[in-house]
Amino acid sequence: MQMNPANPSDEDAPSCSTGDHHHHQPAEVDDITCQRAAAIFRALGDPQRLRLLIMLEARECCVSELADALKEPLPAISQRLRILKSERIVGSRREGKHVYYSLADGHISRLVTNGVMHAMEDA
Amino acid sequence: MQMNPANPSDEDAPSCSTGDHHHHQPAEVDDITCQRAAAIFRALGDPQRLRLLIMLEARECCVSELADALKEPLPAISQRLRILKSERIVGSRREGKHVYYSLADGHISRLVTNGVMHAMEDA
DNA sequence: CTTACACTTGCATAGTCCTGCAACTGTATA
DNA sequence: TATACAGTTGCAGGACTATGCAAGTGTAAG
Repeated sequence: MQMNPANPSDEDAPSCSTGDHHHHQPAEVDDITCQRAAAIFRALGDPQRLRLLIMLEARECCVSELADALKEPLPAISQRLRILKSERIVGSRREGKHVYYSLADGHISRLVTNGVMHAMEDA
Repeated sequence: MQMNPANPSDEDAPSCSTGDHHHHQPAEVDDITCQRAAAIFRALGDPQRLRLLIMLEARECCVSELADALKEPLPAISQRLRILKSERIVGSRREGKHVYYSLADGHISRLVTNGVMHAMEDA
C-alpha cells in the first residue's frame, strides 16, 4: 500500500527462507493479514475468554474442569472455546467422554502473557 | 484455583521441565488485571485501528497524515486514536496545529508485531 | 437397548461497538 | 477580529457480539 520514505528496514519476503523468526516491524501488511490479526486480538479481547486462556496457559484442561474452576455454566465455556478455536487460538483433543483444550502454540502463549503483563504494569 | 479430581489419564505434571520460557506464566491473575488486558486486546481487535498502529509502529504520525494515507475521513481516524489513547496504547504530542501520535511503548509494539506475525503464519 | 454423562448447537434477547455526518474547539495567519 | 486549517466531540442508525436456556450429538457403562 503506502510507502513510507522514512522506512528503516524495507524487506518484502513473505516466506522466510531461513525459517527463523526475527522480530521485525511489519511496515507493509496486506488487508487480509490485518483483518486476521484483528480477529485474533478481538477473540482475546473478552475477560471471560482471556480467563480461559490464562488457565489453559498453565495446562491442558477439559471443558467441565474449566466450567467448574470458573464457576460458570458449561455451555458458556463451550461457546467461548468454540470462538477461540475458530481463530486457531486453542486446539482440542478428545479422550473418551472428555474433550481437552490447550493453547495452539507458544506464539499465543506469548501474546496472552505480554498482554496481561502490560495490563499489570499499567497504572 | 481448584484441582478437579476427574482426571482420567494421569497427567504426570506437564509443567516446565524443559526450561523454554523466560517469561513466567500468569497462573493467578486478578479480575481487574484480566479486564484491563481484555480491554487492551479489544482495542487492538479492529482492522482499522490495527492498521493505524502498524503505521505508527513505523514512525510518529499526525492525524491528517494518517487520514490521508489510509484514505479515510479525519473524524474516523481521530475517533479510533481516541479509543487507542484511552487504553494507553498510543500517546499524543501537540506541535502547532498538528497533533502527533505514537505508540505508547515497546511492549505495545511487540504485541502488535506478534499478533500480525501470527496472522501471517497461520494458514 | 437404555441410561447417564460430557459437550455442542440453536435461538432469542440484550448489550456493545463501529460508522458517518454535523457541529464545536483550538491554533496560526492576515 | 476574521479566516482557514487541524482535530475533537456528539449523536443516531445499523451491525456485531455475548449470554442464557433448551434441545441435540456423541460416548461409555449398565
